[in-house]
Amino acid sequence: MSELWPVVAIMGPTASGKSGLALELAGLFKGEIISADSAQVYAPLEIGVAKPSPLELAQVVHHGVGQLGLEENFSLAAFITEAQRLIPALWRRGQLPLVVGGTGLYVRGLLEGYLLEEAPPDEGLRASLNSQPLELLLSRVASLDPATYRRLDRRNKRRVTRSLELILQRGAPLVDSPRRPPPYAVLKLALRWEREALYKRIDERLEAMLERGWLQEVEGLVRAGWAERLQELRILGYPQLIEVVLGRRTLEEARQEIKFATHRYAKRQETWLRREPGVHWLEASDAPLERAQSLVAQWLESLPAELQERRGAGPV
RNA sequence: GCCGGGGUAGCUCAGCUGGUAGAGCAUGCGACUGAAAAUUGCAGUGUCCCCAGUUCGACUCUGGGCCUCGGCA
Repeated sequence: MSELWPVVAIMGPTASGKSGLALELAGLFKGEIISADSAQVYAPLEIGVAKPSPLELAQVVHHGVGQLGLEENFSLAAFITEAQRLIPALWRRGQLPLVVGGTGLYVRGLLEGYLLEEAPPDEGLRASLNSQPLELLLSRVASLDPATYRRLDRRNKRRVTRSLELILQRGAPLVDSPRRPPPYAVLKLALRWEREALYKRIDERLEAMLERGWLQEVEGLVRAGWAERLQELRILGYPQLIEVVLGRRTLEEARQEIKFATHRYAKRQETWLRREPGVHWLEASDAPLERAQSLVAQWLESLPAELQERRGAGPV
């Protein structure tokens, strides 16, 4: 029996319309959505993370949206573990698994079959490491785990800290994760926009989020005592709006900063995506839904018969 | 109208006791197998407001003009 499971991945920069496309495809092909998004997992974050609406959540089953409290930590390993469990389960129930999200590392980690040990972060340890100078962290990594030291980006304190945290936690050197052959038959779709048009969409979406009460949402979070935690998580826009709530910055300043930060984010996502192999690009200006629909239909037909049979209820 | 500040990169500004200029942000390109909406590297860009003068040489000094901000009228 084959170990291969089918999955559709929908990628693209922020504000490119991934969620909408995924909803449509889920409706057309009887699918469920597995969210590959490191910010939408948090239940208390709503407007600013562009979470699907309650109606949309009711129409299509979403996994990985709003299932953590702010006191919890999400991670690549946790995402992969959960998605690996879900994909076969969905297919057996006759549902098409749609992995949707802008966190490129998560999608790649899943599809390339990274094998990572779960290592829940230790807040106390993390805090103490964060307060130490980079040089010290580096020398500790160098003595505990020379191999990791060599491959690490040594200018990047965040990475150095996280590696040391993992080394200390497991009490042994990290292995560059072994990889098993990708266990999925994947159709990768990605949405592409002209840069200028995408930035415009981002800006308009920000205005819409503010109109819907994003600032009030942040006020509530600050009142509930989450300011520090949110500064730490650095989820786009939240730190800037917290500054507004605390009166250290005007809304106008924050609005501009958030726009720029989101542009940069979108650009980084595109840089990442360009190196992703086997992507079918959908031009946003060229009927992306229709193209996606026909690509998915063709791809489903091309799957081995044994896989199709395994799909409980069969294609719609 | 008078007094004062200012006109330098797309934006905000620094700078040169005279030798044609720079930072942050923006923008572009990149890295990234463990917090990734994070973190991080690299790059380009200029009639230095205009005209004249002094000078071997002016973005820098002098004179005039234009524009702008603030105060007083």
